[in-house]
Amino acid sequence: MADVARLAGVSPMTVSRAFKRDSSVSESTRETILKAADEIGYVFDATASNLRSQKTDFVAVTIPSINNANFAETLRGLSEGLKARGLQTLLGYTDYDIQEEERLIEQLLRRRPEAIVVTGGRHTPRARRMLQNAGIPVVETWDLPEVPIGHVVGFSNAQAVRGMVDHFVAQGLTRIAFIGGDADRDTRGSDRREGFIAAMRGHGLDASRLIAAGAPPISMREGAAAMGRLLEALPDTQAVICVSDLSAFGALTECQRRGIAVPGRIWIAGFGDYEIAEVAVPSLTTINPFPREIGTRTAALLLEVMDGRQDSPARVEITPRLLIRESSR
Amino acid sequence: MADVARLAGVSPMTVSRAFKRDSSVSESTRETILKAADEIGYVFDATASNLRSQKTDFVAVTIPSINNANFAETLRGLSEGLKARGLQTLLGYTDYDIQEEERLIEQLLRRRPEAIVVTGGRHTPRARRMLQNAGIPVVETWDLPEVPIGHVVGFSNAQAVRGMVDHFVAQGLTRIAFIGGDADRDTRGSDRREGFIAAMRGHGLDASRLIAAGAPPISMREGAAAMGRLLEALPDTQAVICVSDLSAFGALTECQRRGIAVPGRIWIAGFGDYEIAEVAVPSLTTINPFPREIGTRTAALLLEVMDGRQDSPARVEITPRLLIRESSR
DNA sequence: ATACCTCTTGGTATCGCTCCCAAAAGGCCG
DNA sequence: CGGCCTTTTGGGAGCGATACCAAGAGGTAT
Repeated sequence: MADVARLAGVSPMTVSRAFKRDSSVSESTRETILKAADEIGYVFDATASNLRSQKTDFVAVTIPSINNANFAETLRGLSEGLKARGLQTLLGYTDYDIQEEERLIEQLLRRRPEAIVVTGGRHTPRARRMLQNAGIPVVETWDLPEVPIGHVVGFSNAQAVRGMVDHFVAQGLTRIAFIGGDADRDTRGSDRREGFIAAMRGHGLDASRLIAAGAPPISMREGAAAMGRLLEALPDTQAVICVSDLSAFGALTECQRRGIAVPGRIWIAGFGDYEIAEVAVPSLTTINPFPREIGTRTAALLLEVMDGRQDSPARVEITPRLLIRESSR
Repeated sequence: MADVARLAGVSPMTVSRAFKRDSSVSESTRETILKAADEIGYVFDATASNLRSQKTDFVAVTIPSINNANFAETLRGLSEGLKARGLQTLLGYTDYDIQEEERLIEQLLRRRPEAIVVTGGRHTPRARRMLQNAGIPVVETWDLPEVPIGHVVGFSNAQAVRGMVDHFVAQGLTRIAFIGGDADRDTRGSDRREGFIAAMRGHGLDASRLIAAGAPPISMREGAAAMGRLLEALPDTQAVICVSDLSAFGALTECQRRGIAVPGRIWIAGFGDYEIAEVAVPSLTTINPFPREIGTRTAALLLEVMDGRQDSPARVEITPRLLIRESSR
């Protein structure tokens, strides 16, 4: 910066100002400075700037996976909302693992974000403590944790699945199965399974048709394999609710390979309203959790909180929508 | 850090060392310090550390989209390879837009990464200049640019599609179409289209059956719509090569909805070997570009270069594999 | 012509950590 | 017990930007 100042014939302080948006530098001076900077290939050093100003202008975000259309939509809504205020997004992914999440959160907090958004409401004790003590706004998304750390923008996975069960039961089906991952690695996935069990019991139905398909998130292939096992173990099953559209599609293909009619012989539903649910033949009944809206609402909430508004809601609840498609009618 | 030092009864310098891996602090002192730090909720400040040491221990990576299984695999291979050496990955996505890429590269370089990995070989002139002048290793991936900036780990999209055309022609097909995006936003996509045209001409065949399906990356829905238009405009088409497996799957579903046999009446192929290509019924002929390997090879190359090895290859070429599946036999 | 205001520019100290150098502490030997 | 080595600890300066304060330049009103 000193070099640029020398070349432009001004003080370093003025160069510093020229690189900020709304600072008091005459337009001609700014142009001279930016040209000089470009000439010697100067690149602004955000590290030093952040240290001195104690501001970083970015928000840390953790998502379980970088290969998921739903989380991508949430991130898009979030980062667009933040960009409008000059805030950047610093992204990390946890691989659906709360141990990995703990490591990631620590790394992110070391960079002193202005706020942090995490996906999910279950964390290691140390991660919770770090978030609580960080002294910045915290938003948990895609969930409605019972004891939130800070703010929440999410929905009830269990309740959404209940709506799906109700739909099947209303159609007169009783032998309904659930395909999901094993273990509780993906907490949203296990919440959905719990919701399934509770809803079935609420209807006085057998809730034991549970197929564990592997480590979450389960893939199309795993969905197909699980459907194969289900068809062999419990051939009288009438309907299957899958933890995600991807596994539901896998289940559908397994039926197709075996010549089993969907719908007709078996009904299938997924979760997430991924593109494939609409495009598949037959199209898949699913639940749209409005991932984009989770992102935009989170961004709006964060901007409010960072502006110091005291009356911001602690909890924003999104209502997922059940989409009945060809695979269940 | 001074507070931690006071509480632990040591100097700040010793606290600093306790937070590093291989520094000379006695194990007992380190424990005392870490306990003290935990007690007062101290979080290490990476900003100050980076500034003073002029090291950041992270590598910047740009990918076109955070919702793509192929790029996710490359990123996974890359970040695992780097993690082994204590390097973190700082991720940004460009939305397939080289203007956005330019902005992103500038933001990333401001944080002083130790190296930068970009997806693709086409950039704005200013982005090229910034990369050249950054004074750090640069790797372009997923492409084989004619004039690379630094190192390259990629493959020829055009040549890969040529192999696909050869396969169809060898089966006696001549009326072959290509479904892709419009414009050159996604350079890998347009390279594939160019490869298709060149290969068809090389066989003396008509290369004009080109369907533009919208802004890249094109979706399943857009693939389906494009197939609809193709079937109406050029009903005698025998085979369709799609720019990606997702659009190929969309095209397949459109045929299924219209009762057109795949294969039989029409052959379909995609690109990328996404999971859906294997699971779909019929499974889709596609090309596996070994995205994971692109990532691991990039990581290995970077570690070599950062160790100061002079004999590292400037260019690592990956050979994609053609996978003949049910949709074309 | 002077007072007064706004707009633009400059100088100094400092953000929190670590490099570099120096020195104390501990261990081993004759 | 002193000498010599290795291991562990401490002190001062500085990384590259900006907050804060101060002052010069230019314009307007009286």
